Amino acid sequence: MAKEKKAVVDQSTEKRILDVAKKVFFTKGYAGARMQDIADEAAINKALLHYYFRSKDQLFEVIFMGAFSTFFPRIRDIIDADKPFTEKIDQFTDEYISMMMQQPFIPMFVLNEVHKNPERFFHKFIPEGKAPPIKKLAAQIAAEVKNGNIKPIDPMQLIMNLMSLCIFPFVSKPIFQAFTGISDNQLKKFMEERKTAVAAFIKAAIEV
Amino acid sequence: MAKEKKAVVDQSTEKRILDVAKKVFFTKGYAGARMQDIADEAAINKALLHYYFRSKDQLFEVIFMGAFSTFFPRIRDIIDADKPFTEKIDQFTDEYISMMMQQPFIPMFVLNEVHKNPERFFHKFIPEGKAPPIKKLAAQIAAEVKNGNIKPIDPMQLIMNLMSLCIFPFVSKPIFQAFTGISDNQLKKFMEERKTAVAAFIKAAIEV
DNA sequence: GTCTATAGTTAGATAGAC
DNA sequence: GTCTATCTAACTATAGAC
Repeated sequence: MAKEKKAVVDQSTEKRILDVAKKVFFTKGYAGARMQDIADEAAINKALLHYYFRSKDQLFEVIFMGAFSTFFPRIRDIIDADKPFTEKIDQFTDEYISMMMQQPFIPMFVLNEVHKNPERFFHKFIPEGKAPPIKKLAAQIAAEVKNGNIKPIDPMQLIMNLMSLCIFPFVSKPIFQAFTGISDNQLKKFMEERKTAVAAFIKAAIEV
Repeated sequence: MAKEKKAVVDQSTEKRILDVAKKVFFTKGYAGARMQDIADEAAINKALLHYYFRSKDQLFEVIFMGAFSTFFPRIRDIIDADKPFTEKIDQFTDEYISMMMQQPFIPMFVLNEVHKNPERFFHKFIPEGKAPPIKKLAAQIAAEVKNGNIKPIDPMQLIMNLMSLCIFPFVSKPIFQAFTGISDNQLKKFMEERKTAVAAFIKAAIEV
């Protein structure tokens, strides 16, 4: 019960480690990250890192779980909401792109780490029912197609399109900038416009 | 001039190394790949690896260049062709998705390695004019908008949409399968359908 | 909680025999 | 060209003092 002997002014050591670890893992990935780098940037030594998190694996686990939760946050809420699909598109693109603009490293980090180690991901999330209710969303799309609200389309293809249009720009950022030569500021504006541009694009494609 | 003393039946050692290195780098990335793994799978020892390629960096360089060339192959040809944009969409989606179905590891590999080390990429490709002529394509789109062939849209947003819809499914593959539970065979069918589905989706979104 | 010092392992790379 | 043996450096992790 008697905790925090440190001044409250600066972050606790644990919080500082987590912040730095996030930064290092996000930019270098699990395989490229070094405990020494994390210790250095947190202004401590490696021993203390292990004192707090035992191993690189366990520290990574904490960071990955956090990133994953951020990457698939309110999706469930949006999907579960009682709204027509076109309204969900607006909400989804806006919220999702906003989130990634604030944490632009998360998409590549999560996608890449899952890609490199699918088993860990599979066993961890699927059994616990943490997967977003994609089939429920597909059912709603199918229903709206049937009712003539939107053009005939394979629901899964449409969902994949929605995800692709929102997420891919953040994954391809460096190549896009290299090819087009646009600055960070221009890219920010581009992403800002994209919040509504993606929604408009999708709605134009499926409107009857 | 007097080369290949080996039987022609089996691959040359160099070719075998390259094949194995491609596989290892593609699945584990630069940081996660081990020279020992490559040597083992190629049934040689590390010394011979260095005899052929001097260093891990140089071996990686060869693999990366090859992957990158495959990732941005005939884009230039398609863009340069004298066709209306809608026809280019058909050709692009079909050819591009076909290529990635044959080499599904390439998108994540290239995107991730560039993401982790943008400088190397920047300095290598941009000055040499190897970047696809994206601005030329944007100009064509702008012209077709002006002529009333397609709906008003920011050309760069449209190009980003096209790339996103083609590439992202290959980057998100493991998560998509985990969430939906679809099999490899079903996914293959999904991608096959996607060749035309993406083109149809885009054309529906921009048709006047 | 935090440190120094170091153990134990593995990585990339080279020397030198064949 | 191919191997064994080895070097050196870097990595994760732990022991033990304070």
